[in-house]
Amino acid sequence: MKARLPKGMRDVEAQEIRALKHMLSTIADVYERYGFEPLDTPAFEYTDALGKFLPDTDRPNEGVFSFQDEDEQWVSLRYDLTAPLARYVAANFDAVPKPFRRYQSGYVYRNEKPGPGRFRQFMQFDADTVGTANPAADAEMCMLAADTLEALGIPRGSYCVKVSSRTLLDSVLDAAAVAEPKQRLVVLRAVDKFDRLGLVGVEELLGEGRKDDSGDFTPGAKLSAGQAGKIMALLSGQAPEDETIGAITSLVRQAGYGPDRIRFDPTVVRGLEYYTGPVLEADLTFPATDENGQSVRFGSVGGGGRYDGLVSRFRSQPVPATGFSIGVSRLYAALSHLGKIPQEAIGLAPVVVLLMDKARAGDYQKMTRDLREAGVRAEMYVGDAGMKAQMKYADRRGSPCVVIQGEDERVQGQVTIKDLLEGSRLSGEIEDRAEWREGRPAQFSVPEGEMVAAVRQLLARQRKP
RNA sequence: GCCGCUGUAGCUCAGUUGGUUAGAGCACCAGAUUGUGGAUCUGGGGGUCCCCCGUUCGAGCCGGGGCAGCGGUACCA
Repeated sequence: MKARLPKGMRDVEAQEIRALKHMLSTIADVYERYGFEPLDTPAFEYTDALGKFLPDTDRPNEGVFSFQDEDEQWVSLRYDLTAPLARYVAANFDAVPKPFRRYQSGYVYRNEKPGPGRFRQFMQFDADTVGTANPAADAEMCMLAADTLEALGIPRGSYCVKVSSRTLLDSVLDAAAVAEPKQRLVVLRAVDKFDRLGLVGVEELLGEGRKDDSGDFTPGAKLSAGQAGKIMALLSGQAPEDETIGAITSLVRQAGYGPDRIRFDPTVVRGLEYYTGPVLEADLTFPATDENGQSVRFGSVGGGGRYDGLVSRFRSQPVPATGFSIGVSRLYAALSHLGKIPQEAIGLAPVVVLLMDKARAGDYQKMTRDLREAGVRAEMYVGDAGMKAQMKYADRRGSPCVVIQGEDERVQGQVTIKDLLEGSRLSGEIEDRAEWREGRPAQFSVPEGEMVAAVRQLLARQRKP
């Protein structure tokens, strides 16, 4: 039996969990301050409630993970938090205040090929306003995005919230006389790739198509030169007036958000058959290098926009809605790269009380409890190995210190406290085995009654420098 | 889905024109040191050489077919 992890899944370990917890509470603080209410919904829903991805015989699991329950009804793991929100609002429509404003975080699942930094289970953090078509709600999403990134320690200038609108793109497509729906999709996809492929790449995709470095060929929109020229003009900054974008821009400017934080960008496209009005994207703009010295771009860490069609699927009247979603896992990767994971989010390893004499486990347990009652993270060694292995264990845990009471100390009514961090520092200067072992660096003894105070003092000293 | 690369110990890899018992470094465990983490030395545990078929007296190595992983690309709510 091989212990293996399903494709696209990963284990999350202690340090990351602590940092994520800290991040999530920071984000929630901002969303709460904006007046959004928390909501939680289940990890899976009936497939038809999630939207267009119904399993069919050819591709039973395209995009989503699905299975049938005992009634043979199809259920699917949620692939975002918006579709469940739509279901919730539709089901409780008369009970919720409108506009309904909620935030929610949780894992979502996508049955897609995983890639670097892309997994099949990842965390999103959403805020949405349902039940209003007012651009003020969209403007607020932009401000929320900016404020959240700053609260997480990303300095102004290192991120940018970019806004565009599907209505603007539609009017440009109309002006260019691109009528065929499929062709319009191809054009939008090409525009979306501008930040990666540049003007030349987009132009190829508007025409016959583009062959990339891997040898894969992407068919183009086959526009005429005149049509392509109109699209390219948009990318070169010649955008037509758009009423909604004008309204949003004006609102955020009056609220004090300058173009360094929120700005119009016609290349923002996002989900194609999903968004119906304004769309936004939060990008990290600072340069970074990975462990191989290669420069990497974090790019988009969040996005959103207006999706007026989603809730109305369940109802006869239109229910406009707008939202913003943060890719928490991706943002975490970026923040840890930036060194923006605060130290207090990491946590201090426990003090280890050594089990010197198995017959006295009760005494050691009492010492451990005394430490805990004083607010010190502590544990008695609960394994079976000898002292050397216990020291090694404490070292590997990253313990600040160990508490030792063997026969020698017991007779004298004392305990020995060994500072492992200081000891580790000293070990760099010692090469001789005997000197290392017999010198017993960085340890001292105190009377039993002063053990807790001495440990706390040691921890305070370690924290200071 | 498409293109490319790679599969040998937990990890990184070596393995001669095909030759008998498949190796190294790191990691892990133990001892040297019966009460002290590091360094050093010694020893130990670990393998379906990705799988199947074929060629051959003989395959980790050659041929064919699968599978898996990685990278890119496409799609992406």
